[in-house]
Amino acid sequence: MKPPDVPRRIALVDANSFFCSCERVFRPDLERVPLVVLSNNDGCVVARSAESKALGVPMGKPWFELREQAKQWGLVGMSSNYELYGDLSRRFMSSLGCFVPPEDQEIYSIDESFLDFTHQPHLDLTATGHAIKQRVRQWTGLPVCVGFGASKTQAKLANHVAKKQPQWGGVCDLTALTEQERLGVMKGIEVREVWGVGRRIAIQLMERGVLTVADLCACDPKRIRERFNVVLERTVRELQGEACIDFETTPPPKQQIIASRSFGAPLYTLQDLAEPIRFHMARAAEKLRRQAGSACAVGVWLETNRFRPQDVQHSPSRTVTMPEASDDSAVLTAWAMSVLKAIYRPGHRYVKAGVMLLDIRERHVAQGSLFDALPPEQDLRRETLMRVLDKANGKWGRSTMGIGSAGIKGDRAWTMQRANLSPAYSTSWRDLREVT
DNA sequence: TCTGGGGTCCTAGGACCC
DNA sequence: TCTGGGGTCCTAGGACCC
Repeated sequence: MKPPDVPRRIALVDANSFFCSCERVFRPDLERVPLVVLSNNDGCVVARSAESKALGVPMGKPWFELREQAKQWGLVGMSSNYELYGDLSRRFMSSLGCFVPPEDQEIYSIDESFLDFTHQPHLDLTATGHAIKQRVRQWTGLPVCVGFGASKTQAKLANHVAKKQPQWGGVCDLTALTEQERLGVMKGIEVREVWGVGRRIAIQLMERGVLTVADLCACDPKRIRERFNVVLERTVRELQGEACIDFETTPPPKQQIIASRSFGAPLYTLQDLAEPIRFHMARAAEKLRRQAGSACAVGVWLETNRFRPQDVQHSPSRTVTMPEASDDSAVLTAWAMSVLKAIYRPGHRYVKAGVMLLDIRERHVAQGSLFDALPPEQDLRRETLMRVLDKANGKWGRSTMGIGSAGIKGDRAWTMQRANLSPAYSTSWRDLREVT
């Protein structure tokens, strides 16, 4: 443990336009082309390259509203390819592992990682930042920016500066600045850019005359707690250089697991809806077993299309608590089916469905019910079955094996539209690039 | 015709108990 | 007819994040 008066030196490394950059790694011809990556079903824009941002393409814009413009602009819209992004993310994260020991790296999201350099006090952070940039580029092909600060919130802010202000060359170290210089930087940034300040809070702050990051940093944390909440108080303290948000080296197990998707085409009947629900539950149960968890409650929901005023809207949802915790796909699916039957109403045009696993415990800790359903040897057989299931699906792809008719790979009316999907360059032998 | 998916934390308010 | 005060647990909803 370090004494509390040692200032922290925290880095945030963040890939630029991550999904777009991933597409470009294997498609250099897309370099300098305005590019966007679309959500599932090619629904709306979830990532934009610098060129498409310059064209004014907003985040979240539905692709069908852009398609005509796109032709004129030469804007390319790729379907999202999460296998590819996930794989490049793993490579990105492991190349960062060269700079700090494992206990000083926190993988924060698919394209961001915090690194703690507090235990390397003699390192020149700006030089380290450039080394990180170079190594990640060389090892993965991804462009990144690096920000350093005395807290996670400062590191986030520094990263924002490194990205938006070219004079920093992609690396910004706020810890190397004097108090005055730091405030100067903060004065130039709007308060809504701060990590933890969302749309709602930003409006309320601006109404009170807190317009820039420097304004927020100058606030009294106690007053902020009175007028807003403890979360914003923590943000202010972090901006002032007090590290309040802990480092999380190993991700905590999930408290809830969700699996949901919009359908490729609307569904109407109970029979049709059963298929995606089984499919989603298979994915959710797999995630549950991967973290050695056991769920006590199961939730299911359906949605009609809220953008169609001519439709009668019906978006039911329900959660049931099971008599005993389970990680068994068959058991969880059976419960999901009974919930589905209970909430389904005929005559609606459903466009999306999802399942939830809630009240998750560690598996061996989970309480059995008073009257255990299965004798121990049968329990063991179930476990073996689930292990085989996960292994087969891991090896040959999702839904190679499933419970009942979770849908066999191939023709399903409800599966995603992905018109412009890139190959699985790095995770499938079939799609491996050839160099001739 | 076509509008994403998956999480966390905090708070307020109701139910219930002593 | 009067109807205290404090505590816990749970849930729904809001706000935020990527």
